[in-house]
Amino acid sequence: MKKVSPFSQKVYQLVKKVPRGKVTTYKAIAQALNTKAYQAVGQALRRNLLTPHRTCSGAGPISKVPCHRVIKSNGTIGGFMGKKSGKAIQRKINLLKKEGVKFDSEF
DNA sequence: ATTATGACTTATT
DNA sequence: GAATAAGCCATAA
Repeated sequence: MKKVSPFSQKVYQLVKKVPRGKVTTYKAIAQALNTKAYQAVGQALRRNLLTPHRTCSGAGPISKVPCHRVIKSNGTIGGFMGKKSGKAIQRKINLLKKEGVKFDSEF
């Protein structure tokens, strides 16, 4: 089995725990972990999602991590896909957000 | 141990 | 509201 950083594991658990139709923010996750490593949270996601050689939703232990549900505290998507592909996710999140997604830490 | 990076946040301009 | 700077934390090399 692969050995991953403890931080990432927790992040995965939290993100996985996010119910459908809801979005979480890096800040919320960090606070849930009792830390302030907002960036470390995103970092863990990026690294671990790239480790199995797959962007969000693909394969591996974090395949169940709806990274697209993890957004910035500002309500923006972030930059996990705004590179070349991932427009689907961007549009999805954008719509979802516009629809009226509730923030797990706010509402 | 130290440096460098980053899917972040907040404050300031 | 957009752009810029600095800050903070964890991981990788």
